Amino acid sequence: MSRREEEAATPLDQAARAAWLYYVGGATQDQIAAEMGISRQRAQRLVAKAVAEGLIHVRLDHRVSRCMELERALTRRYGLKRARVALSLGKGADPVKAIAPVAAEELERIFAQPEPLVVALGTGRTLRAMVEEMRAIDCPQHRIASLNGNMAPDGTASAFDVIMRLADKVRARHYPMPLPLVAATPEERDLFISLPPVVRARALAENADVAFVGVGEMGGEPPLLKDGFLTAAEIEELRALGAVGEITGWSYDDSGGYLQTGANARIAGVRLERVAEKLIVAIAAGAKKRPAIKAALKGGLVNGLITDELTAEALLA
Amino acid sequence: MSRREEEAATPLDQAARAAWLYYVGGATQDQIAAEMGISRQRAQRLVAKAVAEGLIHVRLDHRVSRCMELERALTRRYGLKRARVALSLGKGADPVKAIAPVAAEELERIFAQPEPLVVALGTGRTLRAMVEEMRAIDCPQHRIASLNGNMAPDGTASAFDVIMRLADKVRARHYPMPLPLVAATPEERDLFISLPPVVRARALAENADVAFVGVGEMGGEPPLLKDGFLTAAEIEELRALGAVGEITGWSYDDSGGYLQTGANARIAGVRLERVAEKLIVAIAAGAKKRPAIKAALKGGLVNGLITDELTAEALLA
DNA sequence: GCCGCGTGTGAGCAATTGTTCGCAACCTAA
DNA sequence: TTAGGTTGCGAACAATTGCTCACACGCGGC
Repeated sequence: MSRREEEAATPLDQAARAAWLYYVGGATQDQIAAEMGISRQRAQRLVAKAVAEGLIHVRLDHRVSRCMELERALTRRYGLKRARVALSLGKGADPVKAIAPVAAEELERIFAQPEPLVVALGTGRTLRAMVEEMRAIDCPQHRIASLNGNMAPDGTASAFDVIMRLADKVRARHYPMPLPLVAATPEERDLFISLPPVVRARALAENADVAFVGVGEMGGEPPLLKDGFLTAAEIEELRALGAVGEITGWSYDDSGGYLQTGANARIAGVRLERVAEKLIVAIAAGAKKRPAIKAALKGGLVNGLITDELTAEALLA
Repeated sequence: MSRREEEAATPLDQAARAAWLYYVGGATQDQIAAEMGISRQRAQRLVAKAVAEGLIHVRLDHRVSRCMELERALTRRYGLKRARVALSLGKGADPVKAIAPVAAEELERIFAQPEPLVVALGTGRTLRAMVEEMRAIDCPQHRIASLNGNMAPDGTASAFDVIMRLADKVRARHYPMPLPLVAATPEERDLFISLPPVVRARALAENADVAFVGVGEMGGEPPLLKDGFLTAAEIEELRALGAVGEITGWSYDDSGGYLQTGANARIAGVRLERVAEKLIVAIAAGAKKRPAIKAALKGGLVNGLITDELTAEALLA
């Protein structure tokens, strides 16, 4: 059946075809090999490649009752507008894998709204994973705003660019923020945020209808340190000032109050203030992030949460 | 790790959890068994069950260039507004499996539109499979209309009820048509369609912005016969009158013109007339349906098509 | 021109998965 | 109460898959 001489198209095309036959058609790799006129191993490699490239998305269409209970409990306990709890993947696994598909679902839900919305996003691994899981839909009615820049001190843009990827998927207008996350000095920060394009971008983000943010922890190896935005000494200083977590770079203490000093004087991004008519959703899970999430909920820094079962249980304990 | 005594919840919950660990977490069945405190076989059965129950949806996020070529060619050749070509699953396989996910994607695209639309749907196996593949999204702005009733002559509602399932998934208002597909006599038909609720439902369907319909073939074992709407003799009569296919029950000939006689005098559903500002999408594939699809395209009965590679190639040959 | 070096390939093997079978528990009807 | 049927379970086995390894091919540097 090698009626496909023209098949050489692109390697990804081949991978897609193999994965299609495998997942949708339920064929074995032997059958795929026969159908496509290649060896069994090649078929296996193509399928693996399609998965690795993120061509294949698997979704679970069932709300497990245990998770729904936890969602209700979180909503009540912390007065949330919206809570989603994903099934955990076991104690050792990376919780990002579990919450990303659920977060993607929520994001899709928001983008499916008919009324034009301004959706603001932070940065970070978790948000990046969420966008990666999202399905492409055309939503020209909405706009996407950045809550913060993602340039590292060395000028490189972080690999965790959320907004461009999202804009690609939904084809909405987007407003990136060409800014470092943390400026070198408070003066530099003031200079940055007085630049006209930044002023406009910040204004849009501040007035967003919905915001999705990650939560950074201060214990262990904080994202701010790992990604080179702050030095170990600066993190130490924040810890000494009582910081337990950080949202879009802004550190806050145990009771969810933003710190007045330390690195916060140099954060160039937008600080989200809880406003009743906004929806501000934190997307975070994992034992390390628990104190940070709890403080953010207690202090009312967010009014939405997407997390996993284990974290939800801990937050309610 | 059996911290889940309450797990007994529902059997589907268990299946969902197992499938989640398997597909999203990438765990082996042994690990799932350990995590959930069950035997390896049980884990395997739960995963299989989740798949069988349609809890797991797999989607391919990549437009294969070969299919895009075919889409362009179909669009040009038949003057379509919209064409989608799914990768085929091989000559033997059921083409419905291949086109359902792609059709679901198109349906989601339509429902993601912000402007309120009236979406009309026909009935049948293919449409049913499409809706089954669709992801749930809230779209209260749209309305869903039936193009035809789906009651069999014996009064039972067919199992292929599309509209209820769809309304469930998108939470839009829907207007079913409590009507047989084919009435016993022309007089009965006239009586049916003069009933006030039917008049309203038909008016809505006739003015729909978008319609999705299946295409029934006349050769082999036509759906109309298989599902008991018509007898073998009636089909034979239609064939003798030149019928090659049928859309929402209405038979048409080789050049895509609706028949004036035969069973057409007793069809109670709406007959779609091509109107420039409407989008009427046929969802059909397979060698048996090819003449029916071709005639519908030639006659301009539809201006959109979702099919598979093999059928697309044949339609262009 | 020849030599590494990286990339891609198929063979073979180990791990994983799916299916069949016999057994036991449970329900149902005499 | 008991026979008959149904359901669910785990063991064992067969099929499928994923991984490792050795090798071939193409390409740039010497």
